[in-house]
Amino acid sequence: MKRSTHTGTGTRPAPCLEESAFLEMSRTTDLLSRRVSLLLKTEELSSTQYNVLRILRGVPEGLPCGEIGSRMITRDPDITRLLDRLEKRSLISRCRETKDRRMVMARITPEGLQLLSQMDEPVREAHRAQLGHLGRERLKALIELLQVARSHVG
Amino acid sequence: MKRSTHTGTGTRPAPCLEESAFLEMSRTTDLLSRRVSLLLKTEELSSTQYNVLRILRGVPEGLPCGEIGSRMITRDPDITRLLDRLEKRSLISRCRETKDRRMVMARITPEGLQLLSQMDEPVREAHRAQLGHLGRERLKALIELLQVARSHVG
DNA sequence: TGACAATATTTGTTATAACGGATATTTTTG
DNA sequence: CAAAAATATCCGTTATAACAAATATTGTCA
Repeated sequence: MKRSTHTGTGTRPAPCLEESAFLEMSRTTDLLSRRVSLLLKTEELSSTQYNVLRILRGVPEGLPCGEIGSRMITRDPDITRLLDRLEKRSLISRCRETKDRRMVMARITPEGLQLLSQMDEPVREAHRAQLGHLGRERLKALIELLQVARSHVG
Repeated sequence: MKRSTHTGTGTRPAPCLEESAFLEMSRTTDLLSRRVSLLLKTEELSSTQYNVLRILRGVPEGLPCGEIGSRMITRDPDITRLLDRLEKRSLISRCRETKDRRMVMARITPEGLQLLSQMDEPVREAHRAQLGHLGRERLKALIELLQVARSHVG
């Protein structure tokens, strides 16, 4: 005998596709991330730090700290300390904006760029090794589904 | 004109679908997790703790600590402390196995079960609100793609 | 000008993940 | 029985995320 749902409303099937999708996504992301984390550890970078560096690589003219914070949904004081650590290692630099002197722009340095580019191939190779078996079509389908999923959330 | 790959081998296109898939997955998981995290914070649970409780709910007869550790890819001493915290709150209990007295079985307690079941609806509701717009077909497609992705990795 | 808003910082706290090393306790095995 | 392996624990360390509160500094606006 099947277990009943015990919630009388009864329109949806028991296990809830949305929840399954979330769980699958979490598990898969977690599994795939481990390998990247190993690469990061080699360079003594946390994944948050790596994330910031990649964001900044995309915006060579720099970003104000608050903008970085809102992209990562992290509070200002925490961003400050995060940038402190990166600046101490000369991976980013900060300088006060002349137009609005309240703002401090963070830029990736040549060292930072070099570190990133040196990791690009290994990281990419890890992803290929882990996901390559899916093939072009399924990868494209997956990417699109994820984009659609996210587009209706934030 | 297309961008060239600058790596002579030339079979794959420049931006690397595998990496894009990973990035999309990370971003989406991250975004969706935030909402669940808010619910967890209400109950003062870390997501790791929540994870353990859900694992244990799936195995009411209990699991040896090492088994939990290997499922979460966490080292034994860290599992011990994690379980300590949960036991202190009476959400799990531990007892030494009689057959092989080296092993300690961790079980979820009635309190733990109650806490989980009290969170089930809100968590599920959060996922429905965030992913429901995809609809049955796309959710099923997404789930299957993720399963396939993971099945060839570990 | 003076009140207020915006931006970043400093400081302090807490919880935890992650790692290393050492120590019981028990089982297995030679 | 003695040595080795398996299991979990204890202890200590470090880095960091997350949160709170206070403090410049600068810009905006009435």
